[in-house]
Amino acid sequence: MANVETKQLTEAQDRFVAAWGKMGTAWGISRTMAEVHALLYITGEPLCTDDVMERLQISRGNASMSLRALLEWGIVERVHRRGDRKEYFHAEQDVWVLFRAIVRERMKREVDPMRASLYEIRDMTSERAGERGGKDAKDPALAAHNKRIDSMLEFLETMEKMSASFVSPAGRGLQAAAKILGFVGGRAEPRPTGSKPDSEREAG
Amino acid sequence: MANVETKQLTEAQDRFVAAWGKMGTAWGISRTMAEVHALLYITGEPLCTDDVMERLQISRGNASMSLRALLEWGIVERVHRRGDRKEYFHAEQDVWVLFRAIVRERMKREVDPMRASLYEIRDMTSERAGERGGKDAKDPALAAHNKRIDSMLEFLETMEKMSASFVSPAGRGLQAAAKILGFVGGRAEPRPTGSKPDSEREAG
DNA sequence: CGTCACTTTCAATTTCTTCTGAAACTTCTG
DNA sequence: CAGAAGTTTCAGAAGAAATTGAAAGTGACG
Repeated sequence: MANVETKQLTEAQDRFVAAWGKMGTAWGISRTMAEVHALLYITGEPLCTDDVMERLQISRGNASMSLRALLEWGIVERVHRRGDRKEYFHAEQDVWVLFRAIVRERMKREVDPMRASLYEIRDMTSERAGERGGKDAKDPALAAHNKRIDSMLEFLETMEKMSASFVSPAGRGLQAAAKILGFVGGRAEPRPTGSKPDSEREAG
Repeated sequence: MANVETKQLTEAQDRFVAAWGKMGTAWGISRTMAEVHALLYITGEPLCTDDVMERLQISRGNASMSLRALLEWGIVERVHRRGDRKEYFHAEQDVWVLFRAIVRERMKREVDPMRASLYEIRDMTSERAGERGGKDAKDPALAAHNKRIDSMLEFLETMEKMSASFVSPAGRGLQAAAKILGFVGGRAEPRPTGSKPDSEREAG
């Protein structure tokens, strides 16, 4: 039967979906959301809510929520087909674009608030706040504390700047850097198995 | 009372612990573990299990588990005091060292397994596996699938190499890069609120 | 402007994690 | 070696998060 390959493919897709889902949870993304994304990525073609539901065996609500979240993250886009009222969803296919979107979102959602908190916390114990003495090296414990908060802040600022310039400007900062610095260039060491030269590239 | 400052300090520490804990959960680290680390970091001095239990209001078992996990991550170390049988714990104070340790561990725990899975998955559908035909461009869908897996793999390899050379070698790759590239250098822009001139700086 | 074809929402439920606390264990000390 | 001081383990309890499914919402089409 011609379906030997189809079966192989389906099985491989399932494994990919599972692996991606597992990784997602480790990074604070709900398993289902990661799985939905994996499915869209690995099939490569637009799927509708029902496709996702069926393939992943999840409820309509869950599928809908996950898809919307993915849209918000900017790594999946709506596709309309003429003559079909249904909405289809298509995952970004360029891994680097995907990565940039993820970094951007995570910085926005997790690092920025942390930074804001740190500013507030610093202001709680800044010399100005103690006010009365006017002096500064009053309490060495307080000074040490402030120093720790400040180095944390300085670190976050640096990360922020780096990620910003890697993620946004012309678009492909990190990728370019990786190429220039010689990190890119195909398989690490030619593994016994696959040996395809990096013929493809430049997806998006 | 001299405790005005002490109270301020304690409060600031609590806020820091809470913020850090919240961030931890977003990155797949249990809240308590993150909080314990935050406490050790922000107090700066070695604390024993009971100190942690009391300050964080958690059970002995929980404190013990969290501390051990932090040791495994390599971001907290045991300290012994002569004439005292208790074990004390001290958190790494250099933010960059901390960051490197975290990256190293996360790569090891989450990226490496993913990479391994991807290799397996690729082998499921590599040309060799289909065997019968011996040819290669047989099924275009299969080929496209393989291409996707491969670009994912290539991406992970690149990240792996970059993080490795940023994280391990002489030790301070990223930090040096940041400095050279001009990302480091104090507050981004003077925020509207805390207008305090950046008199302090240079923490670690 | 009512109906149809979908999509979204949300309270109840299920599932998964984390936390507790007491018992078991280890290791020093006299 | 018995006892004290401290640490680790783990089964069950508590809590948090994800999932369901049915009801409400949306808007295009005739």
